[in-house]
Order: sequence, then C-alpha cells, then structure tokens
Amino acid sequence: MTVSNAFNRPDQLSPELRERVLAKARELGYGGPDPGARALSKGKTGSIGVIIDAPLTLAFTDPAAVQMLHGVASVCEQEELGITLVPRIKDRDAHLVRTALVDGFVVYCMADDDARMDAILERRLPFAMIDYEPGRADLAVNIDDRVGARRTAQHLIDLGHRRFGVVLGWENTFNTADEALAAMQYHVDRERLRGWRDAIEGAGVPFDTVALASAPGFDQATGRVAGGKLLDRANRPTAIVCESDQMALGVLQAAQERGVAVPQQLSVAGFDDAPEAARAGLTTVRQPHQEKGAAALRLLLDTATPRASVLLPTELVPRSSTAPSP
Amino acid sequence: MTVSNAFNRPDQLSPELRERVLAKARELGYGGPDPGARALSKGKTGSIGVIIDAPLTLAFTDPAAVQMLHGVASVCEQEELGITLVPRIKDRDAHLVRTALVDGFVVYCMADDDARMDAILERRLPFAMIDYEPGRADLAVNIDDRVGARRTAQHLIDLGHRRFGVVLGWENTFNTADEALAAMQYHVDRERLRGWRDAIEGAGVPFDTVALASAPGFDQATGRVAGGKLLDRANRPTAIVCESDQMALGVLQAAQERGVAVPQQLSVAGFDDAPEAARAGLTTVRQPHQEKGAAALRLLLDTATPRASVLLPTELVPRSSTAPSP
DNA sequence: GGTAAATACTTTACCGGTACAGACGAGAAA
DNA sequence: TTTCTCGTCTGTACCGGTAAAGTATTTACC
Repeated sequence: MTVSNAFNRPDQLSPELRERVLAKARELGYGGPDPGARALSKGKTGSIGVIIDAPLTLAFTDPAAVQMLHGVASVCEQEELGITLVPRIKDRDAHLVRTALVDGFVVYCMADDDARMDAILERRLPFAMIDYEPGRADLAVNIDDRVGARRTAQHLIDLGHRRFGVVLGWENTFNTADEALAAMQYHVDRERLRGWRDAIEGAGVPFDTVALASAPGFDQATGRVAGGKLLDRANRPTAIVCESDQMALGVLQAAQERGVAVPQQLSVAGFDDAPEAARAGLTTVRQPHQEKGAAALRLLLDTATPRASVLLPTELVPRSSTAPSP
Repeated sequence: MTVSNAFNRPDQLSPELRERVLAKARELGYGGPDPGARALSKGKTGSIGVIIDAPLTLAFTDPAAVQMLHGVASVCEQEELGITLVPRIKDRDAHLVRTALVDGFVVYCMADDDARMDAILERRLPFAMIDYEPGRADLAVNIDDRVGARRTAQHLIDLGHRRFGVVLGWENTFNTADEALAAMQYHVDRERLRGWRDAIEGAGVPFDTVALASAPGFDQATGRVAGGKLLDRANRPTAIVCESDQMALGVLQAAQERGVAVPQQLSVAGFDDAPEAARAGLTTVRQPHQEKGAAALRLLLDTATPRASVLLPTELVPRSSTAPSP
C-alpha cells in the first residue's frame, strides 16, 4: 500500500519515505504499478474501444472513418482516455471484442447481422452506436440521412428531372424498393433510399419507375459498374443518385466512358462530401463526420443519461454535377 | 477453472457440463471472463500502444501519420492485436504511458527531450521507434532522410542552382547549420539538413552562403512566413528546399504573393510526397509512410531479434516546381 | 485381466494492484 | 489533563482470472 501511495499519491506520505521507496524500486528494477493489475483492482481501464464495420486497414483509407476517429480522439484527449481500435477479423472478431481492455465502446456503422453485436451486449459495458438504427441501442448518434437524401432528390426534381437511377453498394438482386429495404444490412443505406423515395414519390413519380442498380463492393469501381448498368438501359435516367461519393465518382467515370456529358445529359449526386467530391465538382450531402465521433463519445461518458439519441444535421451541397434535365 | 474452460476451451469439458455452466452464467448475468483479470493473469493485454509526438487530433489530420497508422493496423489485424492510441496531454502524458494497457509501444517521431521517453523505458516493455535516432533505441525504423535530402539538393545543383534557401519548422534563432543541428529536437530534421549540406558542399558551395529561415509551427503558414523571409532578402535564393511538403506549399504561396514565378525564377522542393504535393506539382521526396508503421510493428513482434534497425529507402519525385536556375 | 493412456474435472497457487479501515504519535482545543 | 483531530503509515480483504498439477473415471490394447 505504501508503495502504491508512493507512486500514485505523493501527498499521502512524507517526502523522505517516498524517496526511500522510489530508490528501492529503482534498485530492484520495479517500474511502477502494473497497469493490468490496476485495471483489475479499479475496474477501469482508461481506454475507450472503437469498433468499426470494416477492417482497420480499410478504416484508415476511408476519409470519413478517419474524421470520425478524429472526433473521438478530440474528446478522448480532453478526458485523458486512450483509444483502442478493435480489429476486424473474420470469425474471430467477437473474441476480440470480448477481450478488449476498455471501459466502453463506440461502434461505427455496423451491419445489422454483425456477430460482434452479441459480444458487445454481453460485455455489459456502455456503448454508443454511430450510424445504427436508433432505438436498437441506448446511445445512438445518427445524421439525418433521410432528410439529406430527400433534399438531394428534391434538388433534382426542382431541376426538372423525372427519370431517376439509384446506385447501391454490394451486389443485390432486388427489384423493388421494398425488397431492397428488407435486404439491406445498413441502417444508413435504408434511410437514404427512403429519403430519395420520399421526394420522388412526393413529386408524383411512382418509385417503381426508378431504376435500381448495384455492384459488388462500396467504392468507385462499384459505382462505375452499377452506373454503367443504368447508362446502358434503353430508357436512360437523366439523374443518378448514389449512396456515397466514391460510387458517384464511379458513375461519372462510367458516363465519361460512354460519352454521356455531365451535367448536360446526366446529373449525378453523391453522399458524404468526401474531399474528392469538392475537387470533382460533385453535388453531394455534407455530414459532420468528426462531430459524429465526438458526440458518440460524449454520450458514452455522460453516465447521467442512460438513453439518448443524437441526430446531427446534413446539408445539401450543390455543385456542377447536377443541372436542369435535358 | 471449469468456468474458465467453459468459456475459453470448449474441448476441455463435456458439452453437457459446458452448457450447464453457460446457462448458469446467463442466469446470473455473468458476461464471460473479465479482460482485466485475464490480462493480469496472463501478463498479456493483446494490444499495442502507439505514441505519437503530436496530439491525437493532429495525428488524424496529418496524412503521413494516418498512413503510418494504416501500416501498424495492417500487421495488428494479421496478428489479432488491438491498437491503443495513447493521447498526448501536456504534463500528463507520462502518466498515460505508464497506465496504458499494452504489450509494447510503437513510438512515432518523438522529440529528443520528450518526457514520455522515461516512462516508456521504465515500463520495460518492448518498443520500436519510428523516425528517431537509431542507436538510441533497440528497435528503430527510419527512412533514408539524409540521402533523400541530398538527392533533392543534388537535383537542384544539377539544374544549375547555386543560391539556396532552407525553410525549417519552429521559430529558431540559429544562423549556422551547426547551430541549427544542435538546436533541433527531431532526428528527422537534422538528417534532412545534413543531406542538403552534403550535396551543396559537395558542389563546392560553402554552406554558410545558404540562407536558413524558420517560423513558428510546422505547416503551410510556417512555410509562407519563412519563405517570405527568404524571398524578401536582397540576394534572393533561386532554390528553396523545405522540411515538409506543407511548408513547401507555403513557400509557393509566398512566391505567388510576391509575383515570383515558380519554377522560372524560383525552384521549390518539399519532403514527404503528401497527396497535395502531387496536385500542386511539387518536387518532393517520397517515403513509405505505411511501411514505416508495418516495419516497426514487425520488429516489435519478432522477439527473436532484440536489436534491429531498419532503414527504408526514399525516392526523389521531380515535378514542375523545380527547373533550371534562371 | 491388467496396465497405459486418454478424458473429464478439480485444486492449488499465484498474477499485482487498490479501497478502506485501522494504528499510532503529535499538536490543538476543551 | 483529557479528548479530538490530523498527518503518516500499515493491515486486511478483496478485484477476477489462468497455468499447471492432481484426481478420478474411462477407454485402448496386448
């Protein structure tokens, strides 16, 4: 106990005794209290776990995830907490969640059927979900995906568009919006689809006239393939909305390959406002990535509110990839 | 013990007993072995600590640091290890190092006089230093800063330049290269300065004719101010080399503000090959950021080699910001 | 039928701390 | 003088696991 005090609470013993303890510690090669033992004894680790849907290597490639982490980091730094990134490894990740030395989790954009969810619940630690269906967790941070998507579609409707195409991630075989909504594993994707539908049906255009296309993956190549499918249709859409900026950039590429002029013959809109979107002049929906991370951590640390749902605003950013319907 | 086995080693007990244990666990609300206790007992935490010179918020803004983390993450993922980012907090960071629940540290670009170094040593955990003077640590990963800088200066010499300016970070009051080398806190900075000197003196140009300029900070604003000082001198340099791309971009800005044409009247070179460098057409030195992180972690995990120093190559990337001397 | 080896559990002995409650002497207040 | 308080230091009792060795009970095999 005296040793513990010597290292952790200098005010609890006289300077002489303290120095004697520390000297002996040096002599014996004792490097201070063991963090593992302290964690066991105190029941606190001093670190927050971050769980991301994608593998870590992908997370560091994705600017949105990096910005989210930035937000988490900013609060962690204030609170003197470490950040523990829990890796994603096929079939082993539940185990990694179970053994993570953390006081709580921030969970980013998790699929509905992710096996790690059970592990998180069993840990009985507080956790905050980002981009996950609110209501399915006590602490939830979301952006207003639906409103953002609705505004995008409305913007296109206001420009006179009536023939729409939708580009979705992952290979899918659904034909109708309802099938798609039922099959989608990510809350965010469903909300965006709902948002587009809100506006399009609101304008009196039946949603079953909207062409849905998807392709494997979730990146530019995905958008290129899926966008190509839409552009090769007999009744080509005049406007294409995409689940992400990366996919929208792929659609632009597909259009260029086919000699379809954007925005004269085709309008394209993305989602996220990634840095590349600004450079490409892509119309998109801006969302506060960093604030998502910060808000989640704040919810987690505020033990006074056991249940809370934060909805952060989105903003339509019109750029040069959208224009009046030809 | 039987409970421990039920959760961790199903093959050590009969399915019936195991099910009985798990059922009782559910009934009692026991969520599986406590990671803290396991860490204490096993003496392993399953996580690697990453210590960065800058605050975490800055680390996530800096593409080089993010790529380094990416490299660390790629190896962690293979090895099923977590990554714990240790925040940087003035006067408190040694404590955070002492309490971090990790099996080892990767230390990125630490200043010579950083107080956390003592804490790291006292932990008696393995650690690998990136961008730190090799020889001062058992495990070191560096890039060939000196050779990279030398090639940059040589490239300018080959283009006919003889009047050089150097832009350094942080406000400094040194006049000679030796003073600068003694005052600099970062190994990387010293090596780059040495590299430039190697080439310039090698061409028969005395290094005391080279104008040194610095300004507070380490970013674009720093380069703009320091670059401005150089450009406002009576005997303006025809070539300016910078410690980083960010600062080089600031120099470009300063040149533009003064109507100095790059590269016709002034050549500018950076270091790092940040994404912005390519867009700005900046001549720079490419370095394998990601591989630095991965190599450090591999050294750390390979307990067979208690001492090892890795030197990764750099590559000169000539672009349009350098041209023959006017 | 007897012994070796495998299977299925259990016991023992730590891992290295911290919270909290004494114990004890010295000076302050009653 | 007695009692209270305070500053220092120490003792007790956990925190919740796991490795390794020990004990039965089967099964395997000649």
